[in-house]
Parts: sequence; C-alpha cells; structure tokens
Amino acid sequence: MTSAQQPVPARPTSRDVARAAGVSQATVSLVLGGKWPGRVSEVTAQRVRETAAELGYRPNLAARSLRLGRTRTALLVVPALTNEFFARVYAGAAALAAEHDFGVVLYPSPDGTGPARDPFASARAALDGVIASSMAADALDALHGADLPLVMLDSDPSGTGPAAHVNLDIADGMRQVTDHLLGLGHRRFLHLASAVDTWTFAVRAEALHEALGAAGDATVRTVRAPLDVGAGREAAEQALAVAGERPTAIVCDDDILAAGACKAARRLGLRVPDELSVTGFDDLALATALEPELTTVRLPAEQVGERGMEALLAVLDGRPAEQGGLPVQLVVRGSTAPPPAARA
Amino acid sequence: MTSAQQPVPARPTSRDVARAAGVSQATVSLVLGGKWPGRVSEVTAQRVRETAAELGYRPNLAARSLRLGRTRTALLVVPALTNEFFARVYAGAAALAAEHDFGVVLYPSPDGTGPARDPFASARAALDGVIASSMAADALDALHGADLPLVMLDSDPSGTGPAAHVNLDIADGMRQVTDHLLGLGHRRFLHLASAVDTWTFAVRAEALHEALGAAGDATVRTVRAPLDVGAGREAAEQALAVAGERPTAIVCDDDILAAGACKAARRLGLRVPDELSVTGFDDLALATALEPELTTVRLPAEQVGERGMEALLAVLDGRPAEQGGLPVQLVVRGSTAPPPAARA
DNA sequence: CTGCCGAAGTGTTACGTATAACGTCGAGGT
DNA sequence: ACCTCGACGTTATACGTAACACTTCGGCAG
Repeated sequence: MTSAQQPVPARPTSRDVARAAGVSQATVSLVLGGKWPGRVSEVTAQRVRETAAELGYRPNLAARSLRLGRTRTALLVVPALTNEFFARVYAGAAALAAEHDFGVVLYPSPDGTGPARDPFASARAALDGVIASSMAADALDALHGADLPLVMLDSDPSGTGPAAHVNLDIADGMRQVTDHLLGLGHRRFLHLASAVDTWTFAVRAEALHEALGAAGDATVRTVRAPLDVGAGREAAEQALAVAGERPTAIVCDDDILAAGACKAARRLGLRVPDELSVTGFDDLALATALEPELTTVRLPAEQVGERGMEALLAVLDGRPAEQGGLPVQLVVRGSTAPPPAARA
Repeated sequence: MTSAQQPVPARPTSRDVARAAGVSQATVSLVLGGKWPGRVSEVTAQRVRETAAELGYRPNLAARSLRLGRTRTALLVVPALTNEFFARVYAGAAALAAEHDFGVVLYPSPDGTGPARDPFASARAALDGVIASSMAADALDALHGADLPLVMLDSDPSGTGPAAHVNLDIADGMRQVTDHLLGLGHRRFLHLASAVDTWTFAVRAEALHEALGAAGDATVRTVRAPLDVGAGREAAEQALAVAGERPTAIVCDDDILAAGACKAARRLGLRVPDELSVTGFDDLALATALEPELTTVRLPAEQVGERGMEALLAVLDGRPAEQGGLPVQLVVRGSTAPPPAARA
C-alpha cells in the first residue's frame, strides 16, 4: 500500500512549470533566466512566465548554487552590530546587494565578545566574497587561507592582500576637528583614544598630532579607553583630575567616548562647552541625543557599506574596483566653544 | 590543445576524500555525518576523518541543502538594526543558532524605510523558518502564504497564526515604572508614546492607565511620536508648553523617546529630575550615556533572540515550544525623583 | 552442511537547476 | 533539387551530498 497522491502541495519546480506550460524544463530555465534573449519566441516565453506566476514558482537557490558554483552571497565581518556605525554599514551593504540580487550574511560573532568562531562553519551559505572591517582583526585570521575575494573597510591601504580597499578620509576629518578647535583658541588638548589598535584609529592620532604640530604652541596628552561610555568616562575623569594645567578640549576617537568625556566633565563640575570643549567622531544618533549636542565628524556609514559591496561586485565581475577615500565632514554643534581664557 | 592538469586546486569534495582514504563516497558521508554510529568501524572512521582534515574538506552546503530540502537557515525580520534593541535580539538569535549549526539571515530592509521587498527573493538561502518582530508588520504581509514555521516576537499572544510566541512581560515593566513614580509622589503624568501601533506599545499604554487608575487621583495625557530623538523632543516640548498644570513625570515608551524628553526639558529650562522626572524603556546604552542617567526598564534583548531561535528549533523538531513571558526589571537611576511639590 | 544473521561497506539514485550539444523545420540562395 | 542557415526548442548532463538498498563475509545455531 503506497501513498496515493501527496496531499501536501510541494513547492513547484521548474519541471512542474514546464509540464504545465507544455514545454521542456530547459525552456523554462531559458526564459526565466533572462539571459539568452532570442532563444525562445516571445509568445512561448510569455506563456512560461504566466504559468510560473500562476504556480507560484520560486527557483530553488540551493540547486542553482550547486549548478553554478556561486552563491551570490557575501560575508560581512564587523566587530559588533550594536555599534550603530556598523549597523549602518550593514544597511548600506545589504541595500546595494539586494539591488544586484545578492545577499549579505554577517560574521556570527555579532557581540564582539567570545572566541572567534570559524566563519565558514557557521556561515550557512557558501560565500562568493568577504567584506571585512579592519576592526574585526581576530576574525580575519580565521579567514586566512580561504582565498576568497576580500574587500577591506577602513584599513591600511598599503596592505596588498585585499582585492580592494574602501576607506574614509579619516585624516581629513581629524584635521577639520583640530583646526576648528585651534580656531576657537584652544591650545591644551586631551586625546581620548580608542584602546583598539587598528588603522582607522592610528590615522586619527597621526592627523591630530600633525595638525597640532603645525600650530606650534599646542600641547596634547593621550589616554586610551575601550569603546564604551563607562570606560571613556573613567579614562577622561582620571586624565582631567591630574594636577597642572587642565586641557580645555577633549578630542575623542568616537562619539561613544565623547559621551563618556561629557559625563566625566559633569562629574567634575565642568560645564560643556563653556569650561571644556568635547568633540566626537562618527555622528551617531547618540551625538544629537546628548545635551549639549556633540560637535563631531559625520561619517557616511551607509556609503561605506555600499562602496564595499560595489567593490566586491566589481572584483567578482573582473572589473577594477573604484578606488578613492570617502569624504567626511565636520559637524559643529554645541559641545565646542572658545576656551575660558579666550572668553574672559 | 586542451588544458592539461587543472592548476587551481579545486575545493575537495567528499569523493576526493573517499578516493584518498580508499573508501567509497558513501562511507565518507556516513562518517562525517555523525549519525549512523556503528555503521562504520572506528578504525576506518578515524582514517576518513584524518584524510578529510588533511585535504581541508568542507561540505558543500548548497549540495547538502539540495539533497536534504532543508537549509538550517532562519530569517529574522526586524524593523531596523540601527535600533540597538534589535541588534541585540539578532546577536542573541545568531549566537544560539550557531550553537545548533544554524544560520540567521536578516530581512533586507534594515533601515526600516523603503518599500517592503520580497523577503524570499532577496534572502539568498531558502529558509527553514522565520522569526519576526511584531514591529515589522509590513514585512509580514510579504511573508504571508509562505507557510513556513513562524515565531513571533513581542506580539499579541492571542494571535493563532504563529507557531510560537516569545514575549516580554512588558505590562509588568510598565507597572513597575508607574508604581515607582507614584511612590515618589507623582500624580500628573505625560505618556510619551510610540507612534507605531503594535502590541508591544498597546500593552504599555494599557498597563500605565491601569496602574494609574488604581491610584485614583492620578491624571495622564498622551502624546505620540516616531521612535527618534528629534521627534520625541518636539512632541514633549509641545506637550510641556501647554498652559495649565504641567506634568511632573514623563513616562516614555522607549529610551530614545526619553532622550528626546530630556532634551525638551532642558530647552524649557526644566531640570531633570528635580523639576521633571523622565523614564525610559529598553535600557539601551543610551540610557547610561545621558546625564542624568535614565531610570528605565531593562529588557533582556539577547534573550528574546535566543528564545525566539529556541522556539523555532523546537518547532522544527516537532517539539513543543517553551511558552511564558520573559521577566523585565525596573532600573532606577538619576532621571526620577520626587516631584517639586513633595520636595518643598 | 545449510541457512541465517549482523557487521562493514559499496553502488546507486535523486534533489532542481543551467547550459552545452543536439534536432527540426521552413525559408531562401544557387 | 540540394544545401545552408537561423529560429526555436529539446535532450542530456553535471554540480556534491545523503541515504536507501544491496553485497560480501565471517560466525554460529540447527
């Protein structure tokens, strides 16, 4: 006694469509594939398309991937999606990917903590390429030896490994911040830097020192902290508590650290911006949630993702990837003002 | 002139492993599949495993999916990853998924704007199931008719469509907030509510009114705003500017709106918490970045994701999904205090 | 000695798709 | 009348895997 008719309407295949339309499976593939124009007469093609729509046909992507050896899926490696910047990078990458019928999966260590897992064991789809932020360095080791097309975001462009680089003009942003503060009259600076040691932060430090050096009479101290409000506050509080001449401006590597700096100031009874100027970097939503709103550098995060995906698609097509850094822009808000001395 | 040997070392298949180990492909599959214990002698199994490791064999997931008809991939539908809450939900879901060798892809409209795309056209992998936040209602329409196992997050549990619900005990959280404020002596309230109209927000309103009703002499006004700092500030500012008795406490549906409320207070020259108490909901990083820090309700976002994935895995296994709401907890910080009258 | 059984593998097949290679058929050139 | 050729399709095949059905073989009860 075998089961008669299967009662569950299984997902229709291209062969089902073919049968219903009275053509061969190959013709269905030809029509719906969209390439090979002219291989099938328009009247037949129309019939096939209608039948496919009627049956609700959806190509089986596993079968397609198996046949083609490509998956139209990219892996995006970022340290943590809870950092708004990277959430926006993902959004940009995913949006452009969708336009090209591509998918984006994330490296599955989205909390940034925990041991680096094998990205391929967990990335369910086989991958056509990888887009990776330099801030996810540990994950990159795991990627080593996979010889997939690799696009690096915000990393040292002199590295020759990656097929392409997408960089922000971080140095210019830091110059704009510094010039803004110098223009207001500041001369004693505190650099609240990220404890993470990647290119994107090294460039900040370098540009800051260079711009201050040009001013001649400016001084700067540096303290480092993990990218988190509490840690930033602590570091800033300690640095501000030391004896001697207090800095009049804190330049932060990141809006999150800047939020910490603002809290430190408040705890020490220093008013921002009257007694202490604070600048951020990134222009996250946080920057306008604080009071006063942060003077910061706006980074086009979504564009970073888009350009990264664009570069990857180009590489996969054998086209050259567009080079060149993305421009950033200083946004002056309420957290910066002339130093007390200049106001007196 | 045909090409002699392929110079590119193609990715080894299970058949390559079989050849190298001197067994059949079927045996390799048997050994590496891990099921069917005892079908292959331990000595042979060992040899196969070693050979696979040597060659760096990785199963082709497309082929496996094609064969099995399952993909071990779930779709997570959330309104926007830039909302830290959902980024954390994703983190929780992805972490648990990884433990079970599952993958999570995101509905590709991560900015929350734009027209709802077809989730299946863009989700590259075929899907085994869907986990969806009630806040992504538009996307759910697109999911209709896919008859995949569906787990709903934070949605009306009386809905019978989904295979399982994972809910936070939102009502309890709102009760805790209200009782806290009533206990401090507040009687005139403003409810800064989300403009989004989903279960999770309806419950907040209901619980608030119920708890206030129990107090007898309390009054509340409601204003609604989109989930964004600027919109929250504007709505709060307008509501506070009206003539008559000013509310002494603003209860917000969300930390983001609470940040807006704090900004509105500052603009109007009202000190928080001395002249106006403000409460949030979610306990995002933002809550401790603000000054004063927000009194808010801590939601176990990661757990929501975990439980959602857990429920989906259960459903896929034919096991019953664990029911029951996740507990939430009031976190009292600096943004609440007794009202001015009680202090005088 | 025969028949049966379990252990340990192997041969084979199907999953659904894309495309290379192969018909077929009528029009048009010589 | 014969060949060619383009237009329109079809047949056949391979991608890599999992698992069903089968073989082989030594052991052992009847």
